[in-house]
Amino acid sequence: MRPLFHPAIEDVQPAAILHALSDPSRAAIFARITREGCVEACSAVAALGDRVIPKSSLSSHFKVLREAGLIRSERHGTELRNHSRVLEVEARFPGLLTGIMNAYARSHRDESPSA
Amino acid sequence: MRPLFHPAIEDVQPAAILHALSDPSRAAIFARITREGCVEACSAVAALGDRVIPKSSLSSHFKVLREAGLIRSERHGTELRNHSRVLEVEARFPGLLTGIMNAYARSHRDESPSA
DNA sequence: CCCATAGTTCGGGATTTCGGAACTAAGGAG
DNA sequence: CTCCTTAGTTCCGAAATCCCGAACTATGGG
Repeated sequence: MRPLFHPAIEDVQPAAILHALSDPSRAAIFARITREGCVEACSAVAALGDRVIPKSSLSSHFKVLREAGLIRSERHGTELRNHSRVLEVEARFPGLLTGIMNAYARSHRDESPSA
Repeated sequence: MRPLFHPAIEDVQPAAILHALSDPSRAAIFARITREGCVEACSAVAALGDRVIPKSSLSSHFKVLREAGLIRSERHGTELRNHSRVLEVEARFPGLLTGIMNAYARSHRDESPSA
């Protein structure tokens, strides 16, 4: 099993971050990891909202987030633990992630008018 | 010739913006339109940095930017004039575009160490 | 009318994404 | 150890996207 590649923070590219977060599922996963500090991968996230995401897709979503530099994954036994790199990324690109996550939060608010 | 569709600002989606700007060429085009206030399309932008972008590709880049709500295009005779919708978008999603454009600016700075 | 310029559309090859099925790794239970 | 179960990964073919040359359309002269 491969050793899980993580880019150094100075190699993180805005284009890769935007691409990773341009997918709503990935953005939701990242939001959750960031909010909860640490989240086990696939099974724990399988039901994000309504959509059931097959685990092969989840696996590649995590890979995209990881290789974009947004999360850090460690293997613990059979499962993955994912941590958000939000602080590192914010330090390098101030305002980027907050702007993006706020935008998603706003648009979710808009389309579900608080019940 | 189709009448150029522009989404209303309240229909603009973060995912579409991120997707549009996750392409470095489009991000550069958008940066330029925003910086210069108004830019004629394809031919005027054909040589962005080094890469020569064929005009069919440019045409679709402009379309992506337009449909994401980032620019507004008007036909004037045979050419297009493009205006940035940065203010509208910033009003709806505060910090989103500034975060993104700063991030690209920073990463460009990093990889070309000021000569 | 004819030509030139500015963009768009079309077509199809290249690349990326999606997701089911088969596979591998780690942790028990017996 | 063997068998099972759980957690993720890999593989691979179908579907969706992207890319860009070539052909086309629209506008403005001369």
